[in-house]
Amino acid sequence: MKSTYDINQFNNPLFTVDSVLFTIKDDRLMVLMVKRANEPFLGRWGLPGGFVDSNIDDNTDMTALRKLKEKTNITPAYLEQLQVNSGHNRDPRAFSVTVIYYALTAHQLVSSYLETIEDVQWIDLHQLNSLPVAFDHKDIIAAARKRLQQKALYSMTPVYCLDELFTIGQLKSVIEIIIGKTIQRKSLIRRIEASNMFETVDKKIKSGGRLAQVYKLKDNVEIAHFERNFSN
Amino acid sequence: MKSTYDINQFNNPLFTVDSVLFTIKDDRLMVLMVKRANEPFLGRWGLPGGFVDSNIDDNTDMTALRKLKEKTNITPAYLEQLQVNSGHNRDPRAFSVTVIYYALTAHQLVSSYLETIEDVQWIDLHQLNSLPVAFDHKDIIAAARKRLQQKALYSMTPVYCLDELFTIGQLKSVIEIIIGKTIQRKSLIRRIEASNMFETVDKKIKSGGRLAQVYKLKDNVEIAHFERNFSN
DNA sequence: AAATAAAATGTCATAAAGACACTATTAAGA
DNA sequence: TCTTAATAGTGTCTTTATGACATTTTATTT
Repeated sequence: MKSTYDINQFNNPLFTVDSVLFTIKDDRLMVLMVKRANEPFLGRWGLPGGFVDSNIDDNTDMTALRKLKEKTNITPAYLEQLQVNSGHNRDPRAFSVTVIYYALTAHQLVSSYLETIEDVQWIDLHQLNSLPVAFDHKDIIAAARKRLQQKALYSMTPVYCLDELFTIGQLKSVIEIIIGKTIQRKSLIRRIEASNMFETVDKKIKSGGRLAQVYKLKDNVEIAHFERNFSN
Repeated sequence: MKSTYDINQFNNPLFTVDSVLFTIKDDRLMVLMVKRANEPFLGRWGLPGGFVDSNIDDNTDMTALRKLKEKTNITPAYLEQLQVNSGHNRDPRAFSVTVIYYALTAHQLVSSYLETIEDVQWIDLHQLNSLPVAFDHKDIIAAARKRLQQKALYSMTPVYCLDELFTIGQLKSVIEIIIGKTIQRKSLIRRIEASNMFETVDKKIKSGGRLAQVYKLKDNVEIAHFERNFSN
C-alpha cells in the first residue's frame, strides 16, 4: 500500500529536520555547527540535521536525535520542537520545509569527542555574526535562543546544560548566561526546594571559598515550571 | 532547477498542514471540524487542512490560512504554530508529517457562513469524545487546547476569540472558559490597563445591570505578556 | 421608590521574588 | 596560627502583581 500511493509526491516539499544544540562552555552560550560537505552552501556552517529516513526513524524526533548522535556521539538530555520554517527562498533547490528542534547538553559529554573532528564545532553565539552560515540558520538560532531564554525565566530547563553532578553556583551561572542578567541566589534556592526535582549528593566541590554542596536530578523527574518569571 | 532536483523525493514523507481553529460560542470552547470527503477516514470528522500548494503558498502559514478561508470564508485574527506530528502509524498511507497550527476567531464572523453548510461545523470540546474523529486529531486538539490554556494565563491572546467590540465582562468570560476557572475581574482590569492594548469606544452595552463600557484593540498592537500567571 | 443585577472602584491580604546583611567554611598567604 | 579573601549558604525585610472582597455606581424591572 505504501509503495503504490504517490499522489502529490512530485510537488511534495523538500523536507528536512535540523537541531539547535546548545551548551554552556567557558561561561558562554554555544551552538553546535557543522561545516557543510554538500551543496547548497558547501563549506559554510549549518545546523546538524538532514532528511528523514523512514526506514530508521519512527518520527522526526528520532531523526533529530539520530543526526545529533552522528555528529556528537551523544543523545542530548533535553530535546524539544522549536518551529517549522518553510518557503521558496530558503533553499535554492525547491520549496523546502524544516522542522527545527532545540536541544541541551553538558558540553563535557561532547567536547572530547569533538577534539579530533574539524567540521563539527561549538560556536560561541557572539561569534556567529562573523561566520558564514548556510540557509536561514542564523535566524533559526536567534529564535531558538529567544525560546530558551524565555523558558529559563520560568522553568528549570537550564539544568540540562549541566553535567550529572552540579552545584547551585553552577546552575545559577548557567541560568544567568542564558537569560543575560543576574538572578538572586536566594531566589534560585527557593525554586530548587519548591521544584522537588533535585537531591543532594554526599559530596562537596571546591569553588574558591566554602565547599559547595553537590546536587543531582532525581530519577525520572518532570521539569518544574513556576508561576512567575525571574524579573529585574 | 527546481523541476530537475528529485533526490529523496520518493521517500519524502506525506506532508500536510492542519489547523485547530478555536472560538467561544454560547459560553463553550468550540473547534472547527470538517467531515472528510476522501479516504482515509472518509465520513469521519477531521481538522481543516491539506497539502501545500507551492504555486500558491509562500509558506505553511499561508497553507493554513488558505485552507481555513476555504472552510470558513474568513482569515482568523490569531494564528500560531503548535507542533509537528509525524510517524508511520498516524496515516495508513505512508510516513506522514503534519504541521499543526492553532487559531482564534470570533464565532460571529463564521457562524452565519456555516449555517448553509453541513460538512463544516463548530464542535463543542465536551462533545468531542463521542465523535468519530480522523487520524490523531483528537490528541492534537487536546494539545492545542492545553497550549491555549497556558497562554491565557499569562497573555492577552484570548481577546482574539472576541468580536471587534467587546466588554470587560465578555473578555473575562472568554478567559475563564479557556482556563477552566474563574478570575478576579479586578485582576483583569489591572492587566487591561497595564497592557496598553485597548481603547474605550464611545458606546455602552446593556448586560443585565449597569451598562458596560465597550473596548476595542488599538491598531497594530502586540499581544501583551505578563510576568505572572493567573493562579488560584 | 425599592429591589435586583452587573459594572466599576477601593483597599487590605497573600505569595513569590528581590535586596541585602549576616554567618559558615574553605584556601591562601603573612 | 592568624588574617584575608572568596564563595556557600541563611535570615529577613521589601516589593509587586494578584487574590479577596466590600463598596459604590448605574442601569433594568416590578
